[in-house]
Amino acid sequence: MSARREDTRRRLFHAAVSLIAEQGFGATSVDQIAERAGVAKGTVYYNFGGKTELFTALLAWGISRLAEEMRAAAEAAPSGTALTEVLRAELAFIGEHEAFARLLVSEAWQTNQAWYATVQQIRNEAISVIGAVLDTAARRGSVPATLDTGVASSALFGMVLTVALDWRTLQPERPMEEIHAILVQLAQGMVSR
Amino acid sequence: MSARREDTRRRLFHAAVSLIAEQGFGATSVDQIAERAGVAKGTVYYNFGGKTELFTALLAWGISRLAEEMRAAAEAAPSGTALTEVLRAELAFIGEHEAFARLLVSEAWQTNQAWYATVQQIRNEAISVIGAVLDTAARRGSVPATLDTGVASSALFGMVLTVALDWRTLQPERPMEEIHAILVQLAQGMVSR
DNA sequence: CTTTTTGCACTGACTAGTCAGTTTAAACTG
DNA sequence: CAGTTTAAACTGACTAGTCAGTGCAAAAAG
Repeated sequence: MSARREDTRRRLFHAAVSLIAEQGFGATSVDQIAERAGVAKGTVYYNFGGKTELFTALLAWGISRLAEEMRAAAEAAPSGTALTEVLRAELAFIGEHEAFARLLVSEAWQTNQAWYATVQQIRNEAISVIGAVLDTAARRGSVPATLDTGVASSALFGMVLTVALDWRTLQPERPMEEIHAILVQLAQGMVSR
Repeated sequence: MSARREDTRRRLFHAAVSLIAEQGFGATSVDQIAERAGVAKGTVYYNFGGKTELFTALLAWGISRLAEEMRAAAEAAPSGTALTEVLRAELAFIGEHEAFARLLVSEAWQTNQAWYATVQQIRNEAISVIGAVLDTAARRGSVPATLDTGVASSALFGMVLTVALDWRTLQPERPMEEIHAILVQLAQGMVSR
């Protein structure tokens, strides 16, 4: 894999992510992707084989990034701050990869897609990182043992996703730390005994 | 508007909602919608004028329903239970109109659509119902005055949406009241002083 | 009561255009 | 030179939207 080719693939990724975030997968054409990437149409097929394969590669890239960053944040966090840091990692990822987050939300709930299972896998990996943090906290007694941590982690994940996209859409000038502080305030109340 | 025509329009609505929830707007063709509704293609154009107009009419129907049901729940609730009842109304709406909820999520975050403003309006109407409940509670002192109720209401809305779709997708056999109880438990902690 | 007319609702073949994907020969890059 | 990219033409399947024509029930005319 030459540096030149890697650069081309990165440009195609970026063009595809932004276009699909704007229009959805079905409404985005290969011609549009190639044009925005500043590349000939044939290059898409040379590098990825086709539109679906490009999108699948895109999702795979996103999977590894979001879940890994959340997991790394949980592991690096001082005891007792794991939840705070995981939520920060999710918020930061969405802030940095806004178009990818929009794309993920748009395609995540469409049930008949070829990549439906793949998208569910991303969500589940990310949610299970939150779930593991909550379970650890429950064993320490800092979270009520009666709490359904499965539902709670899905709730926390969705809360951050919604707030993050509203932040980028409606108030992009607010600093991330401000939004993070509010989320932590809400989350602490949600799960603290 | 004859009864026959009303029935046709209802069948077209239902077909369009389910197909767009499965595939997205851009990937859904008018031929598919007509076929699933058991109607000729021309009937779509006779009744709605076009694909976009059909979708816009669909969204308008959804707007009035979700926001109105949440507002009605807030107004009918005994003092102190408004938040609980509003969250129940949102959860129940999604449970009853699952396909519409999926469609809403899928199209809500695509920035370049003709109906982007319309979808944002739905979200804002629904979220502002929660915001009004929180503001009232803040004046009564049952919610910390320092809480950013704008962000908090967006967080609550997104939390319910995420949990509701996970519920319908992964554990549809669980009774709604069980999910509602968990959401109320989480929400109470989030906003109670 | 029968026949004719009216107009709403619907039909489906048709048009003009777009799309994903292929092929080619030539050009560039390291 | 091998690997990568380009530009352009092409195919066949599919798409949004159109329109002349059909079915049908209720009203009007005879």
